[in-house]
Amino acid sequence: MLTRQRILETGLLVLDERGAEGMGMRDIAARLGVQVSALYNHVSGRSDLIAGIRELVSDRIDVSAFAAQPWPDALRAWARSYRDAFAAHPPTIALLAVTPVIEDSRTGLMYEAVARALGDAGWPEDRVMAIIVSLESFILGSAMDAVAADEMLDPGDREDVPRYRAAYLAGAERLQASGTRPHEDAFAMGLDAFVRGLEAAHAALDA
Amino acid sequence: MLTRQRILETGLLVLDERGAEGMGMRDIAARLGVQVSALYNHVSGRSDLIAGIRELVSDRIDVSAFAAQPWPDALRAWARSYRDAFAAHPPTIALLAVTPVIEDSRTGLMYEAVARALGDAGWPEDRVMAIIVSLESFILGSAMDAVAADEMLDPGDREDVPRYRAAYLAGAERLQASGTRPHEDAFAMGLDAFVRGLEAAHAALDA
DNA sequence: TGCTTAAATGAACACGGTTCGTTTGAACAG
DNA sequence: CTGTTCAAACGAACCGTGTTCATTTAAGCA
Repeated sequence: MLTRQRILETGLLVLDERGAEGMGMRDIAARLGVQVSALYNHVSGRSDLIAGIRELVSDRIDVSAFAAQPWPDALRAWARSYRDAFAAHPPTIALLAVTPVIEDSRTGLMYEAVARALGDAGWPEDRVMAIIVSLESFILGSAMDAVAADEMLDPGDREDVPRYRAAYLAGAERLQASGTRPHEDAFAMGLDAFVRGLEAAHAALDA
Repeated sequence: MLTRQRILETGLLVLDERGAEGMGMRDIAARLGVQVSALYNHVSGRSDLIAGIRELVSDRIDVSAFAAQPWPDALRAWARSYRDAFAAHPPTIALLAVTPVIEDSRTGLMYEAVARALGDAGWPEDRVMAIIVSLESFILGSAMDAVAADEMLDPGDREDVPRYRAAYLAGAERLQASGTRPHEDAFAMGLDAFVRGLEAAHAALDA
């Protein structure tokens, strides 16, 4: 029998295989061996389906680090988990960017965990949301970046951008030597800078 | 007469007024007092049109700060300009997220300016691209965030997330007192943390 | 005055999401 | 065993996309 859960799961499957535009109602229905209109008995429409898929992905985000580690480390672990959850299903990000977030009870619990940890660490309460939102912006921006092709930034053999070209080549070589992927390197760099900056700001609070 | 430029400009106009989904070929044609098919004489299709609109927006990004200011300040100025350019036309970000970036000569020149400044400042060449990409991720993530409704994070009167709720209320009060908008506050916080962190990392390079 | 050519037309086409009246089939009551 | 009920699946439509193409228009030029 058809259930909402089965529809969401094959939706995510088709999304991964065919990309954001490839995931149509008809594709999902075909994969389930069912007529398109049958889906509408369990899902109110495409936007509802997308919202459901997003919840599926969001559920993979791990907030357990906040209970066990000091806040800078926990923040790093959370950010990685957050980003990995979406990077595992790249096309989700495009959908996420377009479709506005609806009220999602689970997301609320995630914020609660982060807010508690930051508050306990001595951060002023009126800065906590700004930290969460800005870090989240970086994470989602990075996830978006991860969707893009690796060679997208390649300046090729353009003569008018020598420094850019040199930087690109040096970066590419470094990556090849260490075996990491470009997006991962940029994410690590940004996350490190971000948390480092927060630590500096936190230390300055006492003064 | 119809020109590519006129089409792109009214495209941006319609995009701002009606949002990402509201901007259809038929809307643009109607606004120009012309049949839909006439557009295809100057624009190869919808994706080409979107690419053109993005260039229109990207052109507003200001990189002049790199020539006059120390790199941390210049980075801040560039990031603000970058983010403002897209925040001025919110629906662009949704399109940008979905449509892959094509080769754009102007973007290359922007990277050149940033790469030169960072290189001159003593940053290792193989880190420069990572800095650019990660900061760009934060900027675009913030721009995406800026599109979302202000109240999107409002936990309402939920009883199960007390710390989140407290943080939200404290943040809201602080914002009302200072008169800044929520997205702007988060962006300022993140940008500051990011650049601060970079400065710390840069200082650690010499050791 | 004719010829050429780029541009605008309008009617299709293909393919999305969505709706709705009909039919199926399994659970249940008499 | 039979008749009823009701949710679920069907299938044919509808509407609104982006896109194409043969045709007409009109302006520039020899």
